[in-house]
Amino acid sequence: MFPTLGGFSATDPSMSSDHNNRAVVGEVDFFNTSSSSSVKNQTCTHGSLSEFNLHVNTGLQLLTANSKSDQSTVDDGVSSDAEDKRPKTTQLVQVQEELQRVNSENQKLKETLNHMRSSYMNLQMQVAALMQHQQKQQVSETTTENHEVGKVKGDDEKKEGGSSGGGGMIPRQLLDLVASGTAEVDDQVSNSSSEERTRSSTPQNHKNSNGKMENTGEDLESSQQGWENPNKFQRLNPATDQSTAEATMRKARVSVRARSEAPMISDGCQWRKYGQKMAKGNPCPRAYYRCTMAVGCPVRKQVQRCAEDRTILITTYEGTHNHPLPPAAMAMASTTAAAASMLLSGSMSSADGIMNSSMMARAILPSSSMATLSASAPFPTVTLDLTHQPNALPLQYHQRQQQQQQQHPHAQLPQVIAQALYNQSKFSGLQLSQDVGSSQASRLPSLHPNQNNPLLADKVNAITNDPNFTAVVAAAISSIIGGAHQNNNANNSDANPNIINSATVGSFSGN
DNA sequence: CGGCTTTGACCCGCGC
DNA sequence: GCGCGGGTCAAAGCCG
Repeated sequence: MFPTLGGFSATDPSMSSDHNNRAVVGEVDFFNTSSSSSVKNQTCTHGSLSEFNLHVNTGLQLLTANSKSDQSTVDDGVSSDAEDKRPKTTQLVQVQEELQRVNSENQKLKETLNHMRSSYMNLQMQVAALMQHQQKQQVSETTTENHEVGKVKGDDEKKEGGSSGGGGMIPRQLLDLVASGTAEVDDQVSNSSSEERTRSSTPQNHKNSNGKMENTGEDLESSQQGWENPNKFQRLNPATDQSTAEATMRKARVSVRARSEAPMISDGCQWRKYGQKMAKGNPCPRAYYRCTMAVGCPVRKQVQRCAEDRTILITTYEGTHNHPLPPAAMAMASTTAAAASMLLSGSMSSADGIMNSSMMARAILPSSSMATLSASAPFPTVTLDLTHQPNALPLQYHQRQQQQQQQHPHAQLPQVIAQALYNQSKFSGLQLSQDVGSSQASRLPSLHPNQNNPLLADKVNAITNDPNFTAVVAAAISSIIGGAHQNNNANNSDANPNIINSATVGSFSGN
């Protein structure tokens, strides 16, 4: 997949050398696919936020352990000198107080996570209710409306996620939810009800001679048309903001630059090559692939070597999968979906959408030179540059890639994504929550430790600066972003992974 | 034989 | 209107 970063390990000296981490959360190999407790597994399987919580706990517990070791040192000193007993005892008390504070912080973190969880539950229930309402509405319209009149209109409705039928608020909210980049919601919609939507939307379905609903092919075409030919799509929907937004969504692209000798990076999906062209200004041909994991999946990708450095493979993804994805493909799909919706953030009217998108934008592009946004290109494009990762890609990378390719032929891309997120989150983990807004910040007191106790701040900073902790955060973000392609498919032991994964989104969006 | 790749043709938008 | 470039189609060939 991605260029297989192949098991990046938090214990890798190349990765940990620049961090003086104390709370060694990182004996865990966060990027090793075989690690059952790894964050990467979270990323791939969209493991739960509770796991994330667990890791936070682990970090704090380790901190606690460290503090206890300090304590034992103190004890030794006490035994050697009775005169020092009082000061040492005082120190001990202080350390214990610190521990209590840390524990309380831990509790607050848990509460915050629970709050996020419940918020998302509410959101999801609302979405489900809205979806049901929408479907009922569509069915009733289908049976009562004049087909001739409804043809064009219904076409628009379908393309807008069936959002204009009853007009008004509910469909709009739905659209906002979908467009806001919760790849999760998006995929829930397409996974769970795309078939029903197809069946229930009158215009593209015509009864055949047997009176049976028949997919004329136009249906499928129209569902893809925006991808295959955005211009056609726009012609059919000349005026509405929503359709424009959706068209933009469909045009949004995520470009990944990575060093790879292989002709194509393995990203966990199945692709079929459908074309190759010589692009202007590049001696290397550009190959066009489409996803073949499901019939009608609109996702395309272009693969081309960089003209300047032919060891760099540029893979450009476009679209969102309309089918369940294997865990190995989740990270990429999530990233592309999030990036696409991020690009849409400017055109969305919903405050939630903006909030979610900007949050995801930070998750993907947290003030890093690794990732760039290009709105000037024909298609708005996010570029993830994985070629500059220190100590990551060149030799070790290829070796690991080969090793992992043999063991897990499709398990590498998420690691790259996780790695990118990890690198980018190194300097932004806390900023993310701070940027969320004062209302949210007030619910996340533990993320602002500096104002309270300098000692505690040091301890907490020790954790939050730990690369492994940030990796956990990155993975959690990744899970949040993409959480739910596989809600029902992910092999996840968590009781309700989707809810947990998206909890933060719901919470951050003010619910 | 089915699925995939290759490759020339075709379509479309855009700039001049 | 024309040419160019990007993107897609689809027939032919290849491969397991």
